[in-house]
Amino acid sequence: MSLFLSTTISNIDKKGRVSIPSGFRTSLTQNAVVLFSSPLHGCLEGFDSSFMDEMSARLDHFDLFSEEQDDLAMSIFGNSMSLTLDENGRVVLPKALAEFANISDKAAFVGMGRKFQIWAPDALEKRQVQARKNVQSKKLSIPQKPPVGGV
Amino acid sequence: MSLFLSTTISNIDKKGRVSIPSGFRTSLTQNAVVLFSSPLHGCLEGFDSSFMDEMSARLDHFDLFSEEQDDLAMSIFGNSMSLTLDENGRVVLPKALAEFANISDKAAFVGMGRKFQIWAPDALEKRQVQARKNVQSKKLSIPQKPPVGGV
DNA sequence: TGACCTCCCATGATATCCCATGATATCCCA
DNA sequence: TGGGATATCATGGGATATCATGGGAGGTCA
Repeated sequence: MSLFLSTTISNIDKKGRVSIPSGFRTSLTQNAVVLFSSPLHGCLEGFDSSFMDEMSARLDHFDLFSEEQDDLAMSIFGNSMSLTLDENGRVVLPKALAEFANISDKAAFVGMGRKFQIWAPDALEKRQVQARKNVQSKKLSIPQKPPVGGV
Repeated sequence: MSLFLSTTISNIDKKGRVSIPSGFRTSLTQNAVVLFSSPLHGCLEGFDSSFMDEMSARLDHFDLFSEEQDDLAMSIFGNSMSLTLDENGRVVLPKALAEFANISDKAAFVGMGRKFQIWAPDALEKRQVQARKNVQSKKLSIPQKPPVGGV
């Protein structure tokens, strides 16, 4: 599986369409991308649709009517949308999502490995400064093996 | 199998008909949907009809004459109705179900992966806040491997 | 026979598909 | 390695299909 890498700023036309960076498209399997509003930041999170299938499969291990299953499924799937790319590699960005991320005419795509984020360009700049600061002050590093437990 | 995603609010006309969101229709195999009142909340649960078979299989894990099996089977299968979509993708929402969920003129459809829920719009907003809060406070996450014991 | 319900058609709004264009990047061969 | 040929990309916009919604006609049941 190829990863989402690098940062690209893409314009949004008056029909609300935005080009997915060509480098990202090769990581999208079914010519579709799943977006949802980030629970942590004022940005959007993007995944390949296969990632959602995997998420659903994992959720199946909860009792169908347990509270945990209900809380998680609603938070994750209720806020996400599957968008199909047109033949030029664009998607129409739904208004609700654009507003959430405060995106109007330009959108910044940031590759983050298995996922990517979409930001309003000015908000991204601030976030990048903060992220770098956090990495230095907290001496964050990448663990050698995946931690047990969760996503 | 495609998943139920995102949240849509749909109007109910004076004949009691409601449009199933077009994105949901592609996940419905036989132009029909199964609805029943939720055992957890004041909302309706919606499934593709093929999923009901699986639900039945899961219930078989309970002792056939246990109280739990009896309670669940009655509340699920006893209250569920299979509705056929008309050629415009609508169903007539049975009065009993609409009343149970306190739905009058508008219905909010929430995708939850393999199932979806239908809420009165104002009730859904409260529920979404609660769900998000639960996910954070209980530190819920999706297990990487199936936990022991779940149905 | 009246109330209700299901099937069917109409309509406006919107989203999707499809083609065109110029700019940029990549390729290929001398 | 230079420079022209070719492919890919981002962007625009018109034609077309799809969607949500309304309402009529005929059938059905009490």
